[in-house]
Amino acid sequence: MNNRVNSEFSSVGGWAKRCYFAGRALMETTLRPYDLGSTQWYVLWHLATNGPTAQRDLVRLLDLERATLSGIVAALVRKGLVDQSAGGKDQRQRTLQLTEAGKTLWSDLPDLHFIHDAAFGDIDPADLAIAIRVLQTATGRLHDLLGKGNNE
Amino acid sequence: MNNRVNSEFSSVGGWAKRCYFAGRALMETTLRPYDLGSTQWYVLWHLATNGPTAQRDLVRLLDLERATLSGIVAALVRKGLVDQSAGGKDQRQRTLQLTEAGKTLWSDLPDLHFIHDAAFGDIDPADLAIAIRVLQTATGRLHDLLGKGNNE
DNA sequence: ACATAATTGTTTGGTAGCTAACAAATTAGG
DNA sequence: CCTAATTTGTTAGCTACCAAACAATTATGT
Repeated sequence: MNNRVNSEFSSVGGWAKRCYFAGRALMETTLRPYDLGSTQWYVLWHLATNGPTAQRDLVRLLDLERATLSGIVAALVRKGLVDQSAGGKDQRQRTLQLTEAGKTLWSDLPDLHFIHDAAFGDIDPADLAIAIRVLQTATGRLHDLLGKGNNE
Repeated sequence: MNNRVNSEFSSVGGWAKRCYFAGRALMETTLRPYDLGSTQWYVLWHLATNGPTAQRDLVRLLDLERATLSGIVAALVRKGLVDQSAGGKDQRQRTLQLTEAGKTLWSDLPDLHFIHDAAFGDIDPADLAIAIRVLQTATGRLHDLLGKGNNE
C-alpha cells in the first residue's frame, strides 16, 4: 500500500542521505578535538594543497553556494586559521590563504583517508563505478527539473 | 598528486551528498508554496498514511535524532498541522496526529512521486540494486567505525 | 521502599545548507 | 561618459542535522 512513497524513502535516495550523514558524522567526530567542521576541513585541505585561492573559485571547486561559503570562511577567519584579504586589482574579490596558525593546525590534523577507505575500500570497483553513475545521473535529472541544467 | 583525497570528494561520497541535496532542493521548492520543509513532509506523510503515532517511534521510523524530531514537531504544532498530546499511560510519551487543518493541507499537497520517478525512473533496476547495496554497505561500515553498530 | 537506571522529550549551541535581498565594484551598452 | 547589468561577498531568516545537558517519568535492583 505504501510501497511507492516508502520506496522513495528507503531506496537510493534514502541511502544516499544516510551514507552522506554517516560519513560526515565520522569526519566531525574525528575533527571535534580540533574544533573543525567537515566543510571547514575541505576549505583548509584545498588551501593547504593548492595554496592561496580566490573565494569565488572555491564556491565552484567545493560545489557550495556563495552564502554558505561566506559563513564557513567567516568561522575560519574568526578562529585565526585563514586570512581573507581584499588584495588584487578586482576590489570585489577576496583571496583566501592559510595563516601560520592554520598551517600549524593542518600539520597536526590526522589523515582522514581512513574514512573513505573504511567505507569503500574493499567494494568491487565495478560496483563503485555503477553506484557513481547512478547517483550522477539522478543528480543531473534533479538539477534539470529544478530549473537550470547545471550538470557540467 | 591530490588524487587520493580528491577521489573522496568526487566519488561515491561526494555524489551521495550531491544527490541527497538535489532531491531535497526539489522537494523544498515544490513544498515552498505550502510552507513545508522536506522532513516536515515526511512526518505528515507518516501520520496521514499510518494514523496517530508515538513520537518516540517516529524517531526510529524516520531515522532521526530525538532532538531533531522535537524541533520539527514543534514547527508543525506551531503551524497547527499536528496535535501533540500527552495521552497514554506513560506520561513521558507524546502521541502525534494530524489536526483537521493538517488533513486538509495534506489533501491539497501535490504528489511527490514525480521526484523519485524523474531521478531513478528509467535506470536499470539491476544498477539501482547495486547502488543501494554499495551505499548500504558503506553506511554500515561508517556506523560501525562511529562506535555503535546500528546497521539494522 | 528507595536509590539508581533508563527512557522520553526539550533546550541550547554548533555545523551545514538554501533563498532572497542588499551593497560595492566592475563590466557592458548606448 | 554614464547608465544598466553582472559579479562578488555579506546578511537575515529559514530547514535540518547533531551532541550534550536537563527535567520529568518510569523501570530496576537491592
